Amino acid sequence: MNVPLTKGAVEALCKGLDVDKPVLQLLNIRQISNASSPPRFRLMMSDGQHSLTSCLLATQLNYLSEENLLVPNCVCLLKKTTNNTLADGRRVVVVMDMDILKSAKETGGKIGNPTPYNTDGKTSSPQKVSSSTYVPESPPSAAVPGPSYRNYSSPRGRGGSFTGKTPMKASPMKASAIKASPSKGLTMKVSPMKASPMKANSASPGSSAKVNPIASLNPYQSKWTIRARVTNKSSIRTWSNSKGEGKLFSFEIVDESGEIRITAFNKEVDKFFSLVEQGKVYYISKATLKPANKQYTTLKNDYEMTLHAHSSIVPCDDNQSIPTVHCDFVPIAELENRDKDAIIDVIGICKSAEDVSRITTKNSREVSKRALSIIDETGKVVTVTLWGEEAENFDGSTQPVVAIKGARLSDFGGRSLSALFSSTVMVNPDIPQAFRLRAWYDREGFAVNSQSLTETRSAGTGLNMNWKTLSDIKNEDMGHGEKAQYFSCVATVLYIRKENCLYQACPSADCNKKVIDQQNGLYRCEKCNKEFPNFKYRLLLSANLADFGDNQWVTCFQETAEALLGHSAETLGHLRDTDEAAFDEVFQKANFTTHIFKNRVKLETYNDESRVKVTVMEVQPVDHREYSRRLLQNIYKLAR
DNA sequence: CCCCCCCC
Repeated sequence: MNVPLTKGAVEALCKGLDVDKPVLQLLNIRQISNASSPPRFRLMMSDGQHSLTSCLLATQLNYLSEENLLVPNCVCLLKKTTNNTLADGRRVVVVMDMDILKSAKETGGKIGNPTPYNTDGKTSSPQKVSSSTYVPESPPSAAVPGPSYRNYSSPRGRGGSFTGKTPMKASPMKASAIKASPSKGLTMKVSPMKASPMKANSASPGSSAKVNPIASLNPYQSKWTIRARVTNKSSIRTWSNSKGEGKLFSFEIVDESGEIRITAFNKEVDKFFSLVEQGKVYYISKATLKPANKQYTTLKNDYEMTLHAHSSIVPCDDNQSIPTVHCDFVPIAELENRDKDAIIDVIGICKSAEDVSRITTKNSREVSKRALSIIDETGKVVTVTLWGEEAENFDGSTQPVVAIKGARLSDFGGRSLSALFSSTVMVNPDIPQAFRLRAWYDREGFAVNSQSLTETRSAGTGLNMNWKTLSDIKNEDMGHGEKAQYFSCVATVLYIRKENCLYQACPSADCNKKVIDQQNGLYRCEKCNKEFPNFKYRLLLSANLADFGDNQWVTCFQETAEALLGHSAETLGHLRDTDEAAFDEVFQKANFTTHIFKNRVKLETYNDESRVKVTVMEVQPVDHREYSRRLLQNIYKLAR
């Protein structure tokens, strides 16, 4: 089948008009001779009547030529083009996106007898531009969909963080707060608005200068202005090496077409550092483009920008169409299936956070670090490490939502994450995913029996559990060594001793010593050497636990006893004194319940008599799946 | 013109 070329398209393109997806034939393609990478390809396109020589292929399409798909005589659908003005005033059409409709072989040769179109606008027989296949400048938004953003899957920021620029929220968002102000999360744009493409002549400060897409920029043209949002701004850094010394900062910007990194040195640092703000939109022009060193960046751009003395950065108020930071959050459970060193975006609730600490790197540099445990709706937890100022300033006390764009996946401890210099760490960001997570966590997530992908020495859950059956305690002579041993088991409560389970303890905050009732309304603590008018109840339970192979007496102190009985020591003390039947019922109800017990086992000698003492350190609920897993493990163990 | 991405 013959594909008709879009007559008149070359003239329209030369006049700088928007043409909606013209079909053109490639007559010639050649590489512009230059030493630097990546190569640029110049195209000669034909609409069958005229040929267009001032046409460049955007570098992201270079593969079409390199893979020998884009060869003379093939017929192309130009899905997106942009007009640029070169330094000498010539206009150039840059092909941003295209499909090859017919191969050169299928086409068989040149279609028609096109003549070169005069770029000064004069032509011997001007074509009436009447085809319905192009639309004039400033089309209705719906007619021309905005530039695709589909490849913008994991852009990476640099250095700075939202936490440093916008004040951290003092308290986590609550589900009720979301209901109270639904617009807050819902109006947030995390992905670009597709219905509002950049207008060719949209307002720019004091001129009718055209706004160019970032993806169209290259080192061979200098007259351009871009309009873009700052997505990541670094702090000022100094360097000193054999080549000299100085200071710099860099930032990343994004528009609908793509992203690029901009670096300012020395005088430009003084000039622009405070002007450039995270999240804001600017018109930027007159900066130097140079090939990006791919070794140091994963930004999707072959070039990067350096500011110089004549560079211009002007704030832009009308920023509705400029995309904000876009994240592709990977569910935490999914991290198990991702490759080591993958750069991913993640969001979770900070369940807990280490204190900040100072470490010395291999290169003997000192740096602060802080590890966080984050959890998401998958119920999985992963450890993520923050560095430097980010580690120092982080406050996990309110269990905030933490979103990290561009974290690196490591296989340490199984799976863990690390923030990079290029990561963006956001605390309680105003995005729908954060509101959803907050609501989930406050409603149910806080209570889920979570499993961590990161195995650590101290973690109480997950992979590092030293699972044992109760018979192992005797069979393996557990606790006989110098140090206490720790193990976890799934067991069922057979019996809890009611007698002497409660005692009257010293009311001082840090003292749990049993007090002596002076029978005069006062209670004496020997340890504090003080008398008090009151006491607090403490629990000290003896319980008999059983699994399929053995049973074992264990001791539960306050917290674990409260977890096992489901009531506070205070409540139980009151019940015992006022309602013995209710008190008994608490113990009845606890019987034959099954839990995960994390225990300490140690041989203890008392009155010349040695016996193994098991103390319960943690009581956790057990779900059916976990129970079955344990059961299976134990069956395998018996079979060995 | 920088380019450090770290530690257990």
